[in-house]
Amino acid sequence: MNGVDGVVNAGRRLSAQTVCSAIRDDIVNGYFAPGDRLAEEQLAKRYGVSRVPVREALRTLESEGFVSTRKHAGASVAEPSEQEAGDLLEIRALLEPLGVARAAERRTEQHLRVLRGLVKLGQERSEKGQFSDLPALDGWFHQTLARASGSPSLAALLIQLRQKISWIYAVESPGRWMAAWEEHGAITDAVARNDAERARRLTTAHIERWTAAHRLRRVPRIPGATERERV
Amino acid sequence: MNGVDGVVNAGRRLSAQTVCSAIRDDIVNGYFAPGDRLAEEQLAKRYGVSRVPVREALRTLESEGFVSTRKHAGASVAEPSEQEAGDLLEIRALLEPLGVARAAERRTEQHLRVLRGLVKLGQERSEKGQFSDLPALDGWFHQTLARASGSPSLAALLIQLRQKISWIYAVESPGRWMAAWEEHGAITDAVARNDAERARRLTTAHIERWTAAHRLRRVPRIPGATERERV
DNA sequence: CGTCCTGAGTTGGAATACAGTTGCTGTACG
DNA sequence: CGTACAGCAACTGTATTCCAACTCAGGACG
Repeated sequence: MNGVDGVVNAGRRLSAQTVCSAIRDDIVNGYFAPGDRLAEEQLAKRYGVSRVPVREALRTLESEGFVSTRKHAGASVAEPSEQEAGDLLEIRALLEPLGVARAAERRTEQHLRVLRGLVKLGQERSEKGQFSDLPALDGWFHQTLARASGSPSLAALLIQLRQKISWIYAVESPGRWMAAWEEHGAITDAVARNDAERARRLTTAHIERWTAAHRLRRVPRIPGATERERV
Repeated sequence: MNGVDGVVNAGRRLSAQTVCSAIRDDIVNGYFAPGDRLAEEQLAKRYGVSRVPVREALRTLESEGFVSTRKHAGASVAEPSEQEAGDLLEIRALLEPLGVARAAERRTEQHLRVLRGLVKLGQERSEKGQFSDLPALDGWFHQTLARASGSPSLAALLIQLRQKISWIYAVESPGRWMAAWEEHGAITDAVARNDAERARRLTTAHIERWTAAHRLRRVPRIPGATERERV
């Protein structure tokens, strides 16, 4: 988190929504560390907009749980406790199977095509050991699956959960990727056959094994510990 | 949804957060009907603030799912489909037991005191047939329970879910209230004894029976039907 | 009857101004 | 040397004004 500009206006005018995604990405990717202060003016400069869209973006991010604010003290990147991080995994373990079951009942042919394409890509890449693209592919797969559930609110929840989890946790064993894409294939097949129950069971198992390969990215800060300096 | 002012500045300056809650309440209580247009200027007048805080409030409400917006076409009250409404009930049925289980493990004595007080009040009121206060008491009870879970994000999710459900659904039988407060008492006892498993089971049963007494407040609009006039 | 165009009205954003808070800093005092 | 407090700078929260971009409804036109 150095000084001033970085991503500034890459041509067209950036909207509040764009700024929101940009800040979120900068948080998830670690450019802004948990606890970092997010001054409005500073963000405005960084993204080349005025304070208005920045403030709107911060409100959204606050309600999503990525930043926390105190009156007149501004916004800062949230610092999820270890407890809370664990709960996120449990919430996902409950909701993802529901979402997939709904997707099995409501998916369109279009969703199916995208899912199959992603599975094919993912299996290829994981067989060839090209691990770098896999996190993104995994994200798209589950995102598509979530949207296929037909409930905007459920989909939004799942996507948000997943983002937060990938922010807090790192995936351990690259060896899991191949198994994961096998499972993705099986889930897609069940969804294609409208077999909600099978899809649900497969997803529960998938998430369970997947979760075991997660590890916290950082040690949560102990309230009394020495605060390290930030610029 | 009549003309202009209504709730205007009741004394002190209203902040964006206050405006947000005010609009949400006006939506949940039916002052703004699903599909109603929410013009910024109009809202600004109604709550006695400028457009800036109104816009921030609308962003928050959008991310919460109470309003939907389209670029340059403004915000309007969301119109959840019947499908989505059903999914909300299912999501709650999954998350509420988890929240209560966590509450059983993490609740403080203070939480416990509040819960016991609310149970006592609720049981009194429901025995005497004073049904008018019961919805609010029920809301507080579950809200306190959610906060006792120790996870801000889980608590926020539960509270938001509950609000949305009470917006979309009406509770049918007033006869359920007495049974409900019996169940609330049992849940509180389990939470007090740190018995997470029992608390979870009791909550699952509670939610299940409770859900059966729900009914949609309005018939979701059929996309092709004749649009009724507004304003 | 359908299509295109136009204009009023609203939103999205910028720039500016200002009051109220926060939180740091430096200083006086124990 | 440590602490408490006053003062100050920085920032937030809101208001206000202005403008471009866009939507939408209604009328002109083919």
